Amino acid sequence: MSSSPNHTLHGLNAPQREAIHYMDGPCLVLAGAGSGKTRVITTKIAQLIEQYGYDARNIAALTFTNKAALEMQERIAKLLQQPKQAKQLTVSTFHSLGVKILRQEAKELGLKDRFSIMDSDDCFSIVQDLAITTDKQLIRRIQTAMSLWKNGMVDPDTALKQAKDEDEAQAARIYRNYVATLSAYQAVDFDDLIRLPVELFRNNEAVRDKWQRRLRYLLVDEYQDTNTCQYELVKLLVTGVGKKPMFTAVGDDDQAIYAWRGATIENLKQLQTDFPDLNIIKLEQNYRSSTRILQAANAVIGNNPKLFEKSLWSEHGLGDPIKVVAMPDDEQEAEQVAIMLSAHKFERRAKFSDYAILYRGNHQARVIEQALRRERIPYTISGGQSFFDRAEIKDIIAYLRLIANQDDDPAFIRAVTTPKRGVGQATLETLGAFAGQWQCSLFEAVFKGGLEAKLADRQLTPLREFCNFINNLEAHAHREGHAASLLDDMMKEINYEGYLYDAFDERQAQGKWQNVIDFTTWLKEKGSGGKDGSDDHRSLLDLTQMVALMSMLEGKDEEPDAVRMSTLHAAKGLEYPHVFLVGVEEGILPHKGDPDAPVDTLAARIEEERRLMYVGITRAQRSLHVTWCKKRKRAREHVHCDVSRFIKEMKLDEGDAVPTEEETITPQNRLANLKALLQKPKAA
DNA sequence: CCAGCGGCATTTTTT
DNA sequence: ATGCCGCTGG
Repeated sequence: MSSSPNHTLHGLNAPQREAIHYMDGPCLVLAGAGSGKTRVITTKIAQLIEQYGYDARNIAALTFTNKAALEMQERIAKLLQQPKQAKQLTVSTFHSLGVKILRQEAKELGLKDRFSIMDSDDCFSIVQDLAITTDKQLIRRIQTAMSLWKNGMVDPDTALKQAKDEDEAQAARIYRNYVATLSAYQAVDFDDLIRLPVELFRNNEAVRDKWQRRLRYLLVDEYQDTNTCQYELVKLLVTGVGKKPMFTAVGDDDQAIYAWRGATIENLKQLQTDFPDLNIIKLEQNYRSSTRILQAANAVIGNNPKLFEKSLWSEHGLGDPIKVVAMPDDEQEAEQVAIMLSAHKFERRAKFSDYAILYRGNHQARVIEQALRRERIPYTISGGQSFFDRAEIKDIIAYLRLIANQDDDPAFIRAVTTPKRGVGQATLETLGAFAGQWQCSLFEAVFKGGLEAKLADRQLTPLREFCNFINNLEAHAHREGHAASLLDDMMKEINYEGYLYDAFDERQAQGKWQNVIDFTTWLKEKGSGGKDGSDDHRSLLDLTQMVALMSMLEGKDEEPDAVRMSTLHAAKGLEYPHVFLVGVEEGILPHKGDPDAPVDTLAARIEEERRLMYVGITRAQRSLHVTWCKKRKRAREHVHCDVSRFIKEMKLDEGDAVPTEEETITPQNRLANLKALLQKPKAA
């Protein structure tokens, strides 16, 4: 390997090299599963800096998750001769970039730069108030509808006009109020983080120009997952008069599995229309899986109408036969999988961490977990609730949000009621009505004249005390150098620990308090490590806004040798030597959709399910086991299940064993079967 | 009327 | 396991 700057190009195939070196304009890289797409993006960025003379500050790479962004940045740093340059890059999620833009351009949008970011729980409460209902399902539906409208850049008026029935019209009216409410709170939701920059860039040439000069080369990862709004942002960032659009989008239409949250593969077609000189490069060589696995994957996805002809191939051998096993029911499936996995691991001298068990829905994890425990197989479940979504963490964040933005009513309500300080539902309702009358925030209303007439001293006093307390904290944050002392003061003052031990049992309280300590420690680290200590207020705000975008980012202290359990959605982008794909039945995969869901078409839904199957198959490097159940415990009854159409679509041949029911393992014949499994000669 | 308990269903997920 | 709805008893 040479030590020239080009050593990073070593071992790339021809289309990969082309994708990296193509600098004449817009470029779309159709990267099949396992074809080295991340390598292309990271290498291209390194090349932009080292070969093409780009300043790292002028390059942006957009991803969908913090994890992906972080990983990408780390990989780029390793490729660069001066790894420090990687820090200058904008490698972030769409949403983080949105925050950055909004923060800097808030004034242009009539937003204070200390705006709050509402999470979906806050938004839920807002909708709950606006819709005057307690029907959680209805609220969810309205929330989803509003999110899809925002992501599709449909404004409330248009939504109302297009409403097909009274329910939709109702949702559209709530949507209108919701937008107004957020604006009153000086708050934005996650969707706004993309939508507002788009609106700004559309309406303000100068600002748009500024950002175009700032971000001169754009790379977009997982392009097939972009929604209308995100694509619009990309377009606005790269399209300028007399300027060549410079970007590389990387994606795979066969792995588009997020249509249900607004992503649209229309964006892939649209790219060709909007950029007629788009250079399309296909990466079809797969470096991940055996040929047999790829054949099955290709066969399945071949049933979908294709946007771009694409066929994966591999230099790896044929590999192990794919095993499809029918199970009597879901409990036995779980047990069989556990046993098969054990045997397989023993036989291959593999590690537990070489295995993944993938399923369609989270609830399927339950039985499997139990079986793995019985078999003493260590496992980790991917996903799970995020650290930042825990109630105790949100409580603390509410205080920080309120200190930063006193108009943030949801934060006010949460903070003022947790811990309890004599402000209850009735007081808040009166205060809310009063604030509504004066068109001001709850916080402001507390000090407005006339409130005395509405509230008894007994109610008013704790409110005023609370607000004074927040004001003191704010002054403190302004005065002091760091967020650290503020946090300590605050925690002591509100006696959060005492509250926890009061409201929960010993064990729970202990865990929660530890979480709070971890969180504040983490916050302090981040806070003191900040760049400009000039305005501390800022840095506190920085932290709260950053935290709002955090989900599962964290020093996962994993790496114990454990089997990975994951939904198919969460497994995208990952790979495992050995994969068990379970519950492959009609109704599960493909999943039977809601009968009264907003139906696009049945075909479209099946196609997305098929892509999900494709994603599942292509996670496997060396071996793939697919199981399905003849019966499944549904509520109280065992209901009959049919094998998934996708299994037939894999077009498996003789080499792929399909044991009958008699061959399945019961506790009684387990030992014999274990031996049989171990002795079964393996192909190749 | 509200609280507490018991029975029942349960897509996918990020920011 | 969890959360949600509905029913019952105080």
